[in-house]
Amino acid sequence: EVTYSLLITSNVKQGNAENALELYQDMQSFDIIPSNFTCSSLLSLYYKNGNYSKALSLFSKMERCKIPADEVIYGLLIRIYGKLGLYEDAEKTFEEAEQLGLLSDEKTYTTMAQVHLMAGDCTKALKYMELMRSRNISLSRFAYTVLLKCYVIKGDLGSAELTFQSLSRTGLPDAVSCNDMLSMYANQGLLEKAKSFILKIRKKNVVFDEELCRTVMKVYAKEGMLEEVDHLIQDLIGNVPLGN
RNA sequence: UCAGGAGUUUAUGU
Repeated sequence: EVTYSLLITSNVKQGNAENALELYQDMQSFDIIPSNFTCSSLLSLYYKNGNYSKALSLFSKMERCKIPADEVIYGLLIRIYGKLGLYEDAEKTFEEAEQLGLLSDEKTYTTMAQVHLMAGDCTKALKYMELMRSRNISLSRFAYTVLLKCYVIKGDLGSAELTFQSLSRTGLPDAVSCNDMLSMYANQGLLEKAKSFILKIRKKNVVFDEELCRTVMKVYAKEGMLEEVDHLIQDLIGNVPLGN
């Protein structure tokens, strides 16, 4: 099992879905019972590929075979229910994990928050972030990005800015969060703020990605700053893998 | 087995 587990996990990580599934087939033909680690890798593979029904059937198989579900598995299950729009099932799963004392990881809370964000329900999402805080689970960088997203969707500028500051305190802000902030400014018509934000992040040498470039250009275009757009493109050629 | 789960979402335009 250990060997298969290792192989499957590394194949999933590298995106070799076919290899991973083949290995799993092998395991089954040898009647080797997969560990929860193997199952989580497979579940995440199904999740990524949108094979939610396979994911669910693997989960029921786990129950049948008495493979214990751990916190990671619960997290995945919550995510899968979220993708299927089964928010109540997602919440029930969360509560079940709670009952079993499987809520020690920050990721599980952020997962639940993200599921609600998918549905655009930032109030519920924030509830889980609060719950996490109330239990003294410290926020990782990633948790800050999720929290930021909550406020951006909510349109709560002040809280978003504070969260962005907290995020920045832990290191260079990432392109996705910068894009969230910038889009927020742009959508609210706060173009001056948007422009100074762009200057700020460029000064900090934030690593731009394609989406962020797009938003920056959109702001410049709205302001008629065509030369800036030119400069930006010049600067970024070679730095960013531009698709188009 | 220092082993497994995470965020921009289908654009733009008059």
